[in-house]
Amino acid sequence: MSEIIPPRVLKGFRDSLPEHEISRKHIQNVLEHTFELYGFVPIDTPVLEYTEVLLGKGGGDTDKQIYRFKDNGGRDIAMRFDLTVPFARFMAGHGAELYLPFKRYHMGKVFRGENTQRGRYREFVQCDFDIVGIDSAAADFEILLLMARCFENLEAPDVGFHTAHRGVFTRFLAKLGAAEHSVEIMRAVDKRSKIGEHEVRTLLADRIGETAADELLAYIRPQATNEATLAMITELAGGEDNETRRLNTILEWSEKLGLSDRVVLDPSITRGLDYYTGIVYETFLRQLPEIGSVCSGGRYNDLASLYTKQHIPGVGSSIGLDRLMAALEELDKLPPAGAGVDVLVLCMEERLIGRYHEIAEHMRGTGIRAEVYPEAKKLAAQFSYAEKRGIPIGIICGAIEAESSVMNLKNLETRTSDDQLSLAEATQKARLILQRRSHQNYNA
RNA sequence: GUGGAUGUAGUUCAGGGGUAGAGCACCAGAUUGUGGAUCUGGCUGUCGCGGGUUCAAAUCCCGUCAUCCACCCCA
Repeated sequence: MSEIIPPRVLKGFRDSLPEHEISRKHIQNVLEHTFELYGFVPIDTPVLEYTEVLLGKGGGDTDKQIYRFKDNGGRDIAMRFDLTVPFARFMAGHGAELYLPFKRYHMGKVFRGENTQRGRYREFVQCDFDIVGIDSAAADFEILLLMARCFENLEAPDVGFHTAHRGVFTRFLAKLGAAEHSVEIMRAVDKRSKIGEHEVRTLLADRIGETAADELLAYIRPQATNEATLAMITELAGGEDNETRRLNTILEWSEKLGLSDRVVLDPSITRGLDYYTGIVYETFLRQLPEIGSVCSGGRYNDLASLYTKQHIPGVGSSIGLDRLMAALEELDKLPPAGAGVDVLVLCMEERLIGRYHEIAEHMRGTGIRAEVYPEAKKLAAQFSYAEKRGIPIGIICGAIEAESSVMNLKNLETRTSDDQLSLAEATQKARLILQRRSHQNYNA
């Protein structure tokens, strides 16, 4: 009778199937574990905020493509488009209850009504980590170190952390007499890796003239080593100061901690966001740079000023989980989804299902994830079910075995069977196989 | 948001006005307590959706939705 409603989902929004979701959970677990190793604590904030909180008082004229609407009480509401702005509001509201320096991480969905592309969705998960309440090389470096360890622990291949310094760049622009064009300049500069130096020069020359354009190009061109690049931008910006010295310190510590193969001082990184004031970061997978940065951030020294008179400096970075997953998937480097279940108790006869649950419960009691196949289908069908689920171990117990309280344990990966085991022996054997597997995965 | 490409079986893709196809996958049997081989047989479709032109549309036209690419912005 009734019309069927097409089960469609919105452009830029996606369902996540178990295989995908298991990978995501795995990635999130690795990240959470890493953050906690460095003393970061979790927080959460609402998905919806007052529009004025997200956009500032004059919120109407921004071109941010945000989801915005009126709720049933007539409130002007918007969905968060990142986790940094809500965090600023959070700090302004809760600063007195917290302590400084405060290090938090935050994973959550954010929403942007922009056009879609691969690795670019309207709903996506960001994973932010920030250190607030301190303005120093120590914090800037810790964020960089944590970025490196996150990608290391995710076993992501060939990652490059590109860093630059907004403050030094601003000083350089002032010296160049081009400070008032900084927004357009940064946009042009950001495209260097995409459209090439020649095109950037054309864009810049229109704005600030050919001489200045050439000097700008010189500034954003990375040298053979980070030291040489730093020396070059220091000179072009008018000499050493606290900011260039801090950059130098961060590079030295990076070298000391073994990151110098991945950390690149790259003055063409500017970051479009206007709240950055110090160091900025962008992270690229070197095998897939065109998908864009998978983890970016930087230092912002007056972010919470919209909401409080208190001065709260901070530095942080944000991993784009969905983009990262899209990239790893394309590189075939997504961590294996894993079984979710360790043991399948096969069903030989339905009257024995009580016995099967007894076996499964015993194994669960020792921490083994087990499930019972619920009907006496052909064994081949049960085996192929186990294979699809990636379940590594099967327990086979028919009438004859049940009679004498034994069972056969089959290693579904090697297809070898151990017969006539007691429940305790089978459990022990299963643990052994699982231990060996996880050990292998660890080394692989 | 603007411009372009694409959309056919579970999947990868052919067919470009005249009865919708192939490989793989899947199901059944050979083989009723141990699945990766072989053979035999079989199933699978609102040709993204809606309209139009035509005797006739998967095919041509218009619209729409989605995906991908570029711009823009960024994770």
